[in-house]
Amino acid sequence: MGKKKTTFNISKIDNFSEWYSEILNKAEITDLRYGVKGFVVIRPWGARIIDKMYRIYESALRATGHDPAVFPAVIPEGNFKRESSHVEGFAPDVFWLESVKGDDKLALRPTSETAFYDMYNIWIRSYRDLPMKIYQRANVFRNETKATRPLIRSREFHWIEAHDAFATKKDAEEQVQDDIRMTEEVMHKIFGVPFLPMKRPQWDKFPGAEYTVGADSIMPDGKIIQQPSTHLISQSFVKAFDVKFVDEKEKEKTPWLTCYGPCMSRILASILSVHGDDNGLILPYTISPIQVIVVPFSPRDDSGEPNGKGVGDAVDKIRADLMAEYIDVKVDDSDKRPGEKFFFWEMKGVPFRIEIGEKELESGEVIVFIRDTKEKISVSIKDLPETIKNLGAEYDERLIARADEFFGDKVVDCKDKDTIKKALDSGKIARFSFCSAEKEGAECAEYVEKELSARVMGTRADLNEKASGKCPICGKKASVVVYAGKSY
RNA sequence: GGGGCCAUGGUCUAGUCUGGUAUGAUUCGAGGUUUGGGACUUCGCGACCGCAGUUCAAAUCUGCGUGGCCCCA
Repeated sequence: MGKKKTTFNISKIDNFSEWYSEILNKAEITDLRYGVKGFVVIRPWGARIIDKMYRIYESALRATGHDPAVFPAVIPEGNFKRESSHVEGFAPDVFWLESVKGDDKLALRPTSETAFYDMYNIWIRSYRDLPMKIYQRANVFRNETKATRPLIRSREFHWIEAHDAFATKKDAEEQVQDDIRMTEEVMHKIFGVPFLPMKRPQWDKFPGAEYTVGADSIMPDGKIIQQPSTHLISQSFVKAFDVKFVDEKEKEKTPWLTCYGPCMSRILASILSVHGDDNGLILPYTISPIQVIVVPFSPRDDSGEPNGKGVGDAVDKIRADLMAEYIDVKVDDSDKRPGEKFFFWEMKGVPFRIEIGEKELESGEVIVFIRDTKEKISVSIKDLPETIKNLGAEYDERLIARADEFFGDKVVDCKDKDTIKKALDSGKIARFSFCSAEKEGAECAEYVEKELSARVMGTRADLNEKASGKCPICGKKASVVVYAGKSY
């Protein structure tokens, strides 16, 4: 931590891996010293961001008719193993609690369908109970065998899971579309993380789903990171839990279920990575724990107290005025010199800094520093709350626009293996016509995985893209347009 | 799933090849001088990842474990 032009010697663009590790540590987002593989401590700065994310996401869910619940973290083995494809998909990753006595072993939930549906079997009796839309904020556990990475792939992560039940398949499919819309409205339009909604190929859907739509985002190193996914649960799954209801005509029917799982800790990884620069974090105004940091200068004359206390009254008023407008503000009146405070809060990603000293008191205008553009502007003290709010909105729009710009040129149209490989090697997503997203395509996807070390992400869920020509892998007639990328 | 690199005060690091109780910086605590973009100074606290082995003697050599990072499939 010597004197450097930037806070980091590491460039985000040239050496993303190291930048990422470094930033989590320096900005006090996580601490890896807990010493259990795949389990990280999330520190206050990280936890406060995640808390704001949760609130925003939960209010979006409430607004679309979801209610909260809190389910146990353990699932009895019998419930967990009721649906065969689900077992097959998740069993390898489950942590089992061996020491608990009882008929059933207990699983630490890797996801909670088998907990929710056990209760839905009881709760759902009649068509009047539908739709039932319940979510929970939860930590879930998966015994990842692949290399773990803090926030990106941990063995414990923090998400929301919404489990919805509908009377008809049509209603359920509309919910899937609604979920994608919510991802767009929250993750993209508030958090500034762009993504592509991809319908997963049959061989890559959620275990126990009829189909899965994943939101694929991209990291600065060009790797794909799967963000919230949403699933239409298969009827075999529903039947395994014997969830049924009586319709208007007194006929017994099975409901259609969906689930949606936005993962706060993983979205945070995207937020930090997409927006940050070589001076540290750049947090969206909406979710920054501190939105405005006030740094008072000490008075220049000999009459005042040190550490800016000479401007104390004015600073107190500014703080109160901002707080009255629900702006998160902190005054850094510690003994550090101003320069050190500047670097520190810039590194932490705080959007705005107000500098105030005697000069400003006289003129009635303070300096406002803007983290992303590094501009300094003059703002009259009485207009501060209003101006900060406006600047905050512009700030987030700018972050989103910048992220979109980065994301914009990532998709490259490809015709054959060579162009696909070239696109992938330069950190892009390849788009090409492909034989099939049904089971027949699995072999070609395996080729893509083995030979090109990329994952077939699926087909666009929001567009109907027409295939042309032949599959570049097997040479059969192409039926779908798929996207592929190197993946986390 | 396969391969490689690494582990020394809170953090970063020298020492490891060639075995003899550990270097420097920073942080932290106390004091002084400072405060408009990472101040200076005095004093102080603080470490060899764990277990086993070899040895008179292990941070150093060997094995196993744990954790971190990177690459490939």
